[in-house]
Amino acid sequence: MAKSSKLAEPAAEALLDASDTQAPMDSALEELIGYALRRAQLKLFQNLISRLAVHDLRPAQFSVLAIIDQNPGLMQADLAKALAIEPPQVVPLLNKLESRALAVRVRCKPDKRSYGIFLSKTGETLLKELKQIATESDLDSTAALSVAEREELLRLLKKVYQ
Amino acid sequence: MAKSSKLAEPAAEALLDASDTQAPMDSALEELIGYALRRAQLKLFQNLISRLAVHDLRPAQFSVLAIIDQNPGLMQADLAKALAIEPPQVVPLLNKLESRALAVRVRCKPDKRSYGIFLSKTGETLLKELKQIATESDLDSTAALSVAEREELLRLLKKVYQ
DNA sequence: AATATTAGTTATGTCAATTAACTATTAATC
DNA sequence: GATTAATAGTTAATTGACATAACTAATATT
Repeated sequence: MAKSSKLAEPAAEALLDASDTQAPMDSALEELIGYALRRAQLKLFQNLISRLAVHDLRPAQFSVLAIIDQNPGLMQADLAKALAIEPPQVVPLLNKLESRALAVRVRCKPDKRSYGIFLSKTGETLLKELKQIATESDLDSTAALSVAEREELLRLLKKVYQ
Repeated sequence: MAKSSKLAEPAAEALLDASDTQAPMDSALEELIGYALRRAQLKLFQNLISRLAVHDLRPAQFSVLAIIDQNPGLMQADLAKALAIEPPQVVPLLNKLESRALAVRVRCKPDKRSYGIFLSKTGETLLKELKQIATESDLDSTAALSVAEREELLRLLKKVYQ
């Protein structure tokens, strides 16, 4: 399997400070898109993390809910693949969501080894709210951009990763 | 101290697969800049990681060299702040660079508790090469963009994080 | 029916990163 | 000017993410 670059939890690999400090400046890195991407991404991520924390959720859990919503009945292996994480990691993630009655595992009739995963009504409702929160977070973090610039940025980013 | 969102090592916090798989699609997340940023950032980061691996270096070490180069004689506390990591993490980082004779710690005359950190001649030479590598990596990862688009992307990203 | 494969889980080991505790030097206060 | 407080760097210990391997149950293969 590939080195697996998941879009999950922590975000380290020191490149440079994202927040405060008028401390040492780099400038060697300033012209690298990868560096700018990292700083911008960290900023948005931190904002989202703090907003989701109100609901005692992490970005990973939010994305799981979104994926289930978009793919109702999918199996855990699919989920692992979509998240680019290993199957064992899916277990505690789903356990948590299930314990909070946001998602359910339903035994498959044809293949009793696997589960179909679905959102509960509560999960669907919460997800709607989370989407709004995420959108607000996005706007807040990119407040320095005009609407047109925001659209252009999204377009360029998609072009890069697609 | 702030929650500290360093630009260091791992990059998890599952949002969605960046690489292969025509598996489950999200689309709920597709319009979020934060999501696009994450995927793009991960793509560029992976590329850089594999290129630096040739020199047995990680992005964090590269950025340390760049910061020292830009701020010769800085102290470890400054370095920690610039990297948005905790002082204890600086120690093994510098130990490694020093053992490879890329950087040196020099005791301060006025304050014998602290060190001034400098690049060695070898470190300076290597850094020049690393900058080229990072630039190539950048271009490679954003090959889908035109020159103008690349400049625009960098401009927008700076506007976001600055 | 015997064997191999697959879905999910549990268990184990590794490694990064934060926190706390320690050493030495310097600064502050009485 | 001696005692106390603060600072730079280090070491130690804890936590937590993540991967790998081992296990259980069910299905598929021969």
